[in-house]
Amino acid sequence: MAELPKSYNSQETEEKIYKNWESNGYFHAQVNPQKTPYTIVIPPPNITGILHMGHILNNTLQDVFIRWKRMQGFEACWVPGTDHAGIATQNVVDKALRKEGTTIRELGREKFLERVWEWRTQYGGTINTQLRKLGVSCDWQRERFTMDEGLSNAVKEVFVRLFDKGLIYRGKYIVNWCPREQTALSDDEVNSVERKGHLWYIKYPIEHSVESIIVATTRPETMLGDTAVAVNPKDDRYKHLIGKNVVLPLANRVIPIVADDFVEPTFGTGAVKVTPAHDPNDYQAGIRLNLPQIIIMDTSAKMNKNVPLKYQGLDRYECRREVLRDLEKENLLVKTEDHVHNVGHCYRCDTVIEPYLSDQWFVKMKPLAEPALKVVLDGKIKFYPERYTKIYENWLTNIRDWCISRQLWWGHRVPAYYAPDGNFTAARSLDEAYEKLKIKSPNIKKEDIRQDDDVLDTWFSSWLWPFSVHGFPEQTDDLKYFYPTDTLVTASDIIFFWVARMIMAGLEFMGEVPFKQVYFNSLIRDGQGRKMSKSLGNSPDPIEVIGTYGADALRFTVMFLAPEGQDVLYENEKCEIGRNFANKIWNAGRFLMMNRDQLPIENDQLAIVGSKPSEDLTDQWILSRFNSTVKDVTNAVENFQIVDAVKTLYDFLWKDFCDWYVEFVKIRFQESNDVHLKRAIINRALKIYEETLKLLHPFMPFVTEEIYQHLAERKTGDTIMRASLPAVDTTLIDTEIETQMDFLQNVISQVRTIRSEMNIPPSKTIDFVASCNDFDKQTLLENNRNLLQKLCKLESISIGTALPKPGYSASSVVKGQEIFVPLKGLIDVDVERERLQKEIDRLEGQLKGVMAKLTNQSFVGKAPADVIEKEKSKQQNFQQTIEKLKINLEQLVG
RNA sequence: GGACGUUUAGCUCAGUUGGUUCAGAGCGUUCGCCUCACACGCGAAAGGUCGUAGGUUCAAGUCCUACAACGUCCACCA
Repeated sequence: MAELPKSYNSQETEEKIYKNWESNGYFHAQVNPQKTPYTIVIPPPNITGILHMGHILNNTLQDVFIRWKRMQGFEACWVPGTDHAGIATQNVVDKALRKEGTTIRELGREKFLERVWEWRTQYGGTINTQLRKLGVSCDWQRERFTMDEGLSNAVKEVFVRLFDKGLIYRGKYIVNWCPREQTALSDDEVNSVERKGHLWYIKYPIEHSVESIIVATTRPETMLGDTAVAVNPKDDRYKHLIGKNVVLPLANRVIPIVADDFVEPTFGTGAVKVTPAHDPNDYQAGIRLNLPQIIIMDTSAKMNKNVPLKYQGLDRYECRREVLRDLEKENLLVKTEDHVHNVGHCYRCDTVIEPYLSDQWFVKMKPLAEPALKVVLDGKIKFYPERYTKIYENWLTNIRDWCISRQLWWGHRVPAYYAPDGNFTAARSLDEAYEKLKIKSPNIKKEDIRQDDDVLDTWFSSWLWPFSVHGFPEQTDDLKYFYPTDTLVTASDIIFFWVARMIMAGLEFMGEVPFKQVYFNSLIRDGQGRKMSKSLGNSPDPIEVIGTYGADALRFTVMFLAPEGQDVLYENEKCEIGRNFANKIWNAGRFLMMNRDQLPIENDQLAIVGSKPSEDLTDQWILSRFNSTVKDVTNAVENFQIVDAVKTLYDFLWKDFCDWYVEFVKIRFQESNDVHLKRAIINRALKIYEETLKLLHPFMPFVTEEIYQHLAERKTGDTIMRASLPAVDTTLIDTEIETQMDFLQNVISQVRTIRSEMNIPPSKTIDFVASCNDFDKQTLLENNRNLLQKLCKLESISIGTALPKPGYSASSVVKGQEIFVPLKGLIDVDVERERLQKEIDRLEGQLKGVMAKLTNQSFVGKAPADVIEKEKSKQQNFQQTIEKLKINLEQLVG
């Protein structure tokens, strides 16, 4: 086989490999009664979205789980798709239209929707093309879109069901209104920004009295819509005024003074003007106190006919100036204070949000929330990290009704129908609406029925995602087989908007939880911990990163950096971790294959290994380490501890396998003249290597596949992504072997340290003396002279019991065994003295701690016997080692 | 204001039920090496009173309490 290039080239391999996987249908899952399904539904990215770093970790993790389960023999199904993203998409197209000199309204609903669909066809798939570059093994044949026909049917179906059940109602509500976009916004579409404003103190005269009451407000123009003044019932200053009326200045209306707990006596004057139609708090108070609601602005935030004539038609801010001027004239403006407060802004156009009273559709959430809370508290759905359970509980127990209507055109049109007489109903179709409305309005004509103009909140389709993608409301085979799904991987910021609602919908419409585990992945921030944002320009383009470092490198790096439940501080350069690792793996394989391929061709290839267990210590050791690794990685993945899994693999491959085992193999291979032995050595190494690649594959799919294909002649369809994960053989995990190896490695490291500290040139060979007091350790050294000799560059080796210390030698004590490196003429006595003294000091410190315990009567009296024993043996070891080091220090020169 | 989280080496983080040489890793830094897989590499070193103050315990990085700093979410005082 041809020799591999010197370093792994991700660009040359990734696309080729992905195409092969996808075109052969390896990602496709189907109903298979022989297998257990494992399902993930992707958090559908917006069609307006382009791939950003946030998607990377999220989708990498899903891919890890899917590939892992697939290699475990599950029917692994990962359903991809996109979200129609109401406002975002409408805005994008709106912008395009404006460039062309037209507007949404000019175009009209139908034409506009055509345009959006066109746009979607052209650009809506961008993100999925990009996702493929990450190597995700989504079942692209199952790709769904929240507005496609099936999902739209699901939306209608649940709307009607909820309506018929009385869980959807129409009502007035204060919504976040953007006067520029002309639509309601959900709370998450509002950015709260701290702004410097003013607090104005306004005098309201009491009716039939010379007294007055002063209120403080940040929005004086809304006084024109006041319908009460509220004070705290416990506030002695105002108790006598409760029940009286004030004459509202400028508007000259008489409004009552009322009492309510929501008033904070310490803020402002302790008296609040109440504007139920233009403030969410006042709205709530207004409901409690049964106050009228006066809407004083139109949808563009211009004052309407409910205010005195002189203010009508003014913009809210113009009106504010006028109102203040007029109040001043009438001597009713008592004072003005600077005041910093939070103001809601539209996340699209940054216009200040106007709380606006309007007709909206709502879902009653309480009946849905209760079962949804129960399944999480009962552990039927588990959250990782677990602490999100509390956050979830908190939200669900204080849940408020869900405003589901949006004044947009792009989205699922509200399937509600109105009769001319005002009756309305919800229906899956006009015909159904007609049948339903006929009952209440017998004289109705079908053509007079009007469908609601609004569309539904985008989340109203997303919350059905786990089952709508599989054909709901039809009871399809897919739905029966793949639902409930297994693991949901998402960011924690949509726990309420999406996760909680999916749980509710799953229970309500399927009678079954939508998934069993929710894994909340970390948020990606920049190197300074700031959020990634376009305006900061700190959001790297993942496609560029993949081009530079490779998809595996990016995947590995974000997993490697992502602490559980914490944010990831990411910068592009960190991808070197992943790239270097991929390259390391590549070269280990390259080296092993090079050695194998120089041997005469035989048919046994990999078969020979496994037939007979190796008696070689290094083989036994690496098998032990390998099986530990399989065990640990498996545990970590099953418990969603991905960083641990990734680090375990990294350490095993780099340290155990490359730094030590491959070095051992080199030596053994070079020493041997027996072709069969050589083949056995190299094939054993390759076998472990190949199995490790499989274990690593879910994390780094491309490089592992590429090497796998080079490792042997593969038949069509023999691909690593369809291989089985290595099974752990715990009988091969051998602590005795590992202890022996640990000793050997320590000895080698000590000699290397001496070389380094004494500035021995790497090319120079040195002598080595080991004076042992432990027969097993002595034998161990004897048996591995070859390794010592090569790895420490030794000229001569003498191993024995109680050997004398050669003059002018550097020394060290490893597990009670003394090692000497005679360095006459080379030794720097001062350096060696310092080195030994430092070690003595360190050990004496440790000894002191041990002695303190052992002389402490309460420790000896109360600690368990085995702990005391351990301390005693530590004491002995420390003392003996210190003693040896001290002697060596004294005899340094002699 | 409420809830949650974090605080360990210059940086980013591990440290599972308190007790194995427990004070660790990677990056960065320093020193030496292009050693026939890999300089995207190899070998070695320096570097920390584990946020602060108490407490529990024979024993605390680990458990409890308070405080501080930072972060996130929720609710937001008009």
